[in-house]
Amino acid sequence: MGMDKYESLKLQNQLCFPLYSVSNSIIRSYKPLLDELGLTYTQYLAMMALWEKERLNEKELGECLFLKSNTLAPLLKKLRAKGFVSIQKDKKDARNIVISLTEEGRMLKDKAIHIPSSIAKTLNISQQEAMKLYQILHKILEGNNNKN
Amino acid sequence: MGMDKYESLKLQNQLCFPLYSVSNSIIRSYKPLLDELGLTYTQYLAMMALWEKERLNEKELGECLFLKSNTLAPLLKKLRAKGFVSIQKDKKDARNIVISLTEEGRMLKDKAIHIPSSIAKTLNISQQEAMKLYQILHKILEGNNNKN
DNA sequence: GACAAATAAGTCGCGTGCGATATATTGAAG
DNA sequence: CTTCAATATATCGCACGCGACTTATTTGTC
Repeated sequence: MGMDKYESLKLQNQLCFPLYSVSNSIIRSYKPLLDELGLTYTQYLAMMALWEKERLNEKELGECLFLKSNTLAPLLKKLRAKGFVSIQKDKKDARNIVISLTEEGRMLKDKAIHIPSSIAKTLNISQQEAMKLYQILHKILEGNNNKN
Repeated sequence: MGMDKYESLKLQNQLCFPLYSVSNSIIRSYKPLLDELGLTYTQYLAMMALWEKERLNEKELGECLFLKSNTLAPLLKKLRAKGFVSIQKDKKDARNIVISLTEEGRMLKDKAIHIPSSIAKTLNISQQEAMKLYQILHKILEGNNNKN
């Protein structure tokens, strides 16, 4: 039973594959909820960072979201086009930009407030499993961030 | 301590966000390994399915990978262009295509055999945690597939 | 047999992710 | 004061994912 040398290459023995599938699947289930706010999932993450901090530069936002300029720059342009953030040069250091919430962006927070519980319901796992999952994922994240 | 009504919208209270970040991060660490084989991560998943089954149609592959035609069709074209798979119409039912490994595609399996253990090392979690993670992810996947 | 419904695969457009590279600005060393 | 390395942001090109739609083929019904 399963003693061939290719065992480790079978789909059902992969760990990253279900991770990738679950991630895709959950982002898919966010979509109808986020459509009502006019946000994509990644834009929603950026807004969550701003709802907490109000003002960030791109590097700080990237550290929050584990994303870099090549993803964030176009994304921020779209958030600005939608009127949710404003972007200015930092006067202290003109290499930086200051990303801040507009009034409209700030108000979006109230329209989003029901989303986390809606998503939680679709997950079909116990509170304990959710906690354990959270722990393991953060352990992996910490391990990987040292390398980059 | 955290009694405001927006608590659930904080980044550090999200479960999907670390899932998404870890998935991105692991796929990133696959890249140098897969570059040597000339595959992307999703192409690697498709090859794993074929290394197990040898012959599949697009629908069956989609069920293995939780992906649909709009993702698979262009991906299969690329695998064919690289010479790893061949694609023919099914004579029994011309709506289907038959995806099968070429000799080159079959040989790629031996070049891939070291990849799973290389990735496992980068994860920095115990065998027990990996098992638990695997279980929880599959539980979520099963819950979500009923809906679609 | 004709024809509508179902099914499989393909196409289109958009928004990521990301490696590689370019540009602009600042800091540091001589 | 200059020049060169470091830093922050932006751009480019490619490959996904995926909702929406189209095309080709088969099946079921009369």
